[in-house]
Amino acid sequence: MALKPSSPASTTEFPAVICTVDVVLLTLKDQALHVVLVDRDRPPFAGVPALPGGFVHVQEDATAWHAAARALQEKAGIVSPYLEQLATWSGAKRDSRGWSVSIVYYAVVAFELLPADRPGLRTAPIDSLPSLPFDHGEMVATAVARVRTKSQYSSLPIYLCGERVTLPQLQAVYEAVLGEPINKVSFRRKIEELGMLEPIAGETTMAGAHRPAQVYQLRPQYRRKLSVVPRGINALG
Amino acid sequence: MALKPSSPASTTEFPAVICTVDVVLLTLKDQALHVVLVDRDRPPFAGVPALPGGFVHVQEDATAWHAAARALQEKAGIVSPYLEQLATWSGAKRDSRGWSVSIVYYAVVAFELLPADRPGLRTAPIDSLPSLPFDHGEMVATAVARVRTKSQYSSLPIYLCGERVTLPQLQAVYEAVLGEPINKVSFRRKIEELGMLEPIAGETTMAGAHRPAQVYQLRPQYRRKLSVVPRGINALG
DNA sequence: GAAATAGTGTCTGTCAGACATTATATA
DNA sequence: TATATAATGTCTGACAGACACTATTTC
Repeated sequence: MALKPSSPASTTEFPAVICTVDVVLLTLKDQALHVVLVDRDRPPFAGVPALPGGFVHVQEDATAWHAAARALQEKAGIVSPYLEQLATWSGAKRDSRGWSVSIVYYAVVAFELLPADRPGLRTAPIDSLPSLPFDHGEMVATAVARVRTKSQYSSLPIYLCGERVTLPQLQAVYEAVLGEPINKVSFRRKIEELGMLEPIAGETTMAGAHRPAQVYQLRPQYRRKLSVVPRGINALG
Repeated sequence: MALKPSSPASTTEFPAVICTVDVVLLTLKDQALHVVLVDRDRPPFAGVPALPGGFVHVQEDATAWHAAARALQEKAGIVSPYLEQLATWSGAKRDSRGWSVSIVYYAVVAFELLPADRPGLRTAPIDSLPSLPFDHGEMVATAVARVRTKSQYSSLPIYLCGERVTLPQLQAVYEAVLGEPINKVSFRRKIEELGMLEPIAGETTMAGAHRPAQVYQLRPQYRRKLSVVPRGINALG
């Protein structure tokens, strides 16, 4: 049990662990959840689409969260307003280079905020993912489950929308995330209870031969913080 | 961006990260949640009570979960039936020895399963914790919050009980964990719905001058798996 | 006015919690 | 029989979901 105090981890008795971060960045495209993938720029799996991520840079990153934010910026060109830790995958077998740890974060972002034509960047629908390297498939599945759970009782899906949104639009977003229809009256009651939106006075969409919808915007105090309700938007029990 | 393929992490461009695990082991003593602490056996903070944990041993531990289970066994002498990942703490500042990662697990265990008189092992009530080294205080707070949340809709608190339990006993455990009284009728409805317990035919406690309580045991299929209900034991909203 | 979607009023079934009642032990 | 706790029956208020109705636009 060596490792001298105040020295970096010895590579003799405790060989260095490979420490990386990965980000499951989810977005909504064609009314379906998609995950953002980037082509890996080095082996293993060079050129293969994978989650944006990379090594922790101990000189540069104050914490793994900062490493994840940096990876998201460098690999996908995105600064997400919401970036939260998901879980950590680790072990001897998951990476051919050695015993490795990946601290995984997830983010949700409006499709319009993604860079338009960035080489090597793509989105894949979560219902028909390509085979992903390492345990990235499992990470995506875990992130989707987390986002679905959180969406049942919080304002999380608002980050999938643009700055301004109508209630019918927002309901369609919730339904796409949760994967099932929501009662309109109940939905509006919950959004009211969440209290995160405010109507933009006088502003309505005129999107067809019917009554226009009121346009809302996110209240400033919820731009980076979720609002939650105790009993959930009961799309399912 | 060095790091040659299929070689261990270079210590030049990416200095080794210190990779540890910690375990927040919670138990119930005198009807109050306690956390298990062990005296640290080396610097920094040698001799100070802290969470059981230690370095990942890359030769020995298949994953961080296995490292946590091993730490729990070695430091606290416990094999917990429930050991789940909580979150990961990381950063340059949290450990004086360098940039470090701690993958934290939490476990809940009946007080009777703790070793009786193990030197350096103690429990501390979570309401009046001593000052803990590193960010262990934050880890305990996060674990307690997680256990409270999970207890609202799952059978998690059953792991705080012995093999055989009565419903009044179990209700007292839930109340201790959640920190507030629960309606008796609602509680029994939820336990029924969870379906994890079966009555032991004919077996009752005779603990005083009153009607005895039926003794139950955990159904085998829930010995290592939680049972959950959709809408929760509504102690709070 | 017809059509289409936005938005609201109201009823009902479900469920959590309150309260009351019955059951069973000891003293 | 008194007392204490276990266990259950029943009522009620809150709330989610269903349904119907009104509102407002274009054609």
